[in-house]
Amino acid sequence: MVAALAIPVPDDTRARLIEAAGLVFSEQGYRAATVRDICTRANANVAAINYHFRDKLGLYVEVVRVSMGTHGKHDLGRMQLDATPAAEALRLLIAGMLERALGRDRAAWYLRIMSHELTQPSEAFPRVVDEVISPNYAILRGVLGRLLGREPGDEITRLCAHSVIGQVVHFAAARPVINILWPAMKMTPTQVATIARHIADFSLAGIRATGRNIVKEKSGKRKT
Amino acid sequence: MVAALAIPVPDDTRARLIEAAGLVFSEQGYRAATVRDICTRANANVAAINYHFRDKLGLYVEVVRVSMGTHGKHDLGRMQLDATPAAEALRLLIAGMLERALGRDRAAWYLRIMSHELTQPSEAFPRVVDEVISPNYAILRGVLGRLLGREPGDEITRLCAHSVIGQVVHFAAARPVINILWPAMKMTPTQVATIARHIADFSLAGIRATGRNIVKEKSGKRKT
DNA sequence: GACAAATTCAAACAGGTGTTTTAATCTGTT
DNA sequence: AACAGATTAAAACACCTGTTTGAATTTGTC
Repeated sequence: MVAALAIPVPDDTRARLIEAAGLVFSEQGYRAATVRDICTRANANVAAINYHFRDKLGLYVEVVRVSMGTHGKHDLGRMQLDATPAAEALRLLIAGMLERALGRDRAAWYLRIMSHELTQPSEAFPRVVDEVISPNYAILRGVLGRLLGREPGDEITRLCAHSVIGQVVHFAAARPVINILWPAMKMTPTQVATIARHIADFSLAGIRATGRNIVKEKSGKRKT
Repeated sequence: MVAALAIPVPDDTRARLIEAAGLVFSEQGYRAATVRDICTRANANVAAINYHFRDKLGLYVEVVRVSMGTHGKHDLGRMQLDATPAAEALRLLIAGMLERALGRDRAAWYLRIMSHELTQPSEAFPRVVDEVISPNYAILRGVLGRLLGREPGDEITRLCAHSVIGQVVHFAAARPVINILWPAMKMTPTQVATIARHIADFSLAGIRATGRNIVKEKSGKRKT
């Protein structure tokens, strides 16, 4: 048991840098993260970033690339969602996103990095949107479209998509304030599962009601 | 018409600094904002911040104080929500928060600053939570508790509260990415009203369904 | 107008940032 | 063992950050 451990402590500098950078970037965002902090955690010299990734931005886009899996394949695409009923597919999507976002491994990086890009776009923003956010947004709209009996590009579908995303991102990104407002919520695995089920139940009801209201609108006026 | 204009261009430096700082802080957050940027926009010298507010943090807490109204009174408290039906109260809350968050005046500052504090807590974080976030969270839980027939501190009530907050914050804070993913959404006043109505409809259905499911849980098991 | 206080200004300060340089060290090959 | 290339290391660089200094200017008051 002298050889290298599986993942936690890679022995080559480049891998250690990506590992440390993923942690720091996902915690603090691109701008707030410092190369010195990353290098200290990676047990590497500051110049190593320049040598292996040209500059801080190069390291960042590499982390983003790695965090969404090999060769840009986004994990959510792997589930064969079209084969499962739309409601169940939505549950899987929500649970998957939330577990990933609240976990501690590489899979947790990309959703946290995304949530930082939402409020603090970095120089890599267009690329992150194109390669990560946009395809997942399309998948979610596809499932919601099936639930609503509407096109993925429809206004109602998009509104519901953002309602779902907003909930997931909020529980994933607002942990500091949730810890204060709601001390009992420790984000244990069972609590995360509870949250995922809540978001799914809450959203499914909202989606069905939204669909019904729209239909009703065509015949009679809604009140208020 | 030579005298001072009402609000946009206050003639004393202190007021101009607060005005510019509110804009910059709400756009970029506490950390990313720079005092030189603020002073340039305010047509003031950098030393003015030290003179009028001790330091950057002093200016920030002053902006937070001003943005939540005179003497720490939060605007949402002014509505007499207890007198109106819970569902209508929720609609008012959501529409109020969203319009404030997406507007351009002082009222827009505090929700945007809040959303930055959620992901990037500043040194003023505990104070912002205590004086701004916590009371509004309590008001929202009160309304939701009435809707659910549950205590404001109940787990279900809290989950629903975060579902509502998540949606509002997302639409308010994620504008850059929404602009790319959904170019047709220009956040015009009518579109903002549409969003507010959607969040309210979506959430009310989710809340009612959540309440029903919980009641059902007491007799029979829910599936999955 | 003269004085004192309040306010503004340009300049510099100390510290942190990403980046680059240059030499030292390691690694694999002959 | 000796060499060439890859990798690491310490130090310095240029820039930006928040903050402070001390003099200049404005403002209010007698």
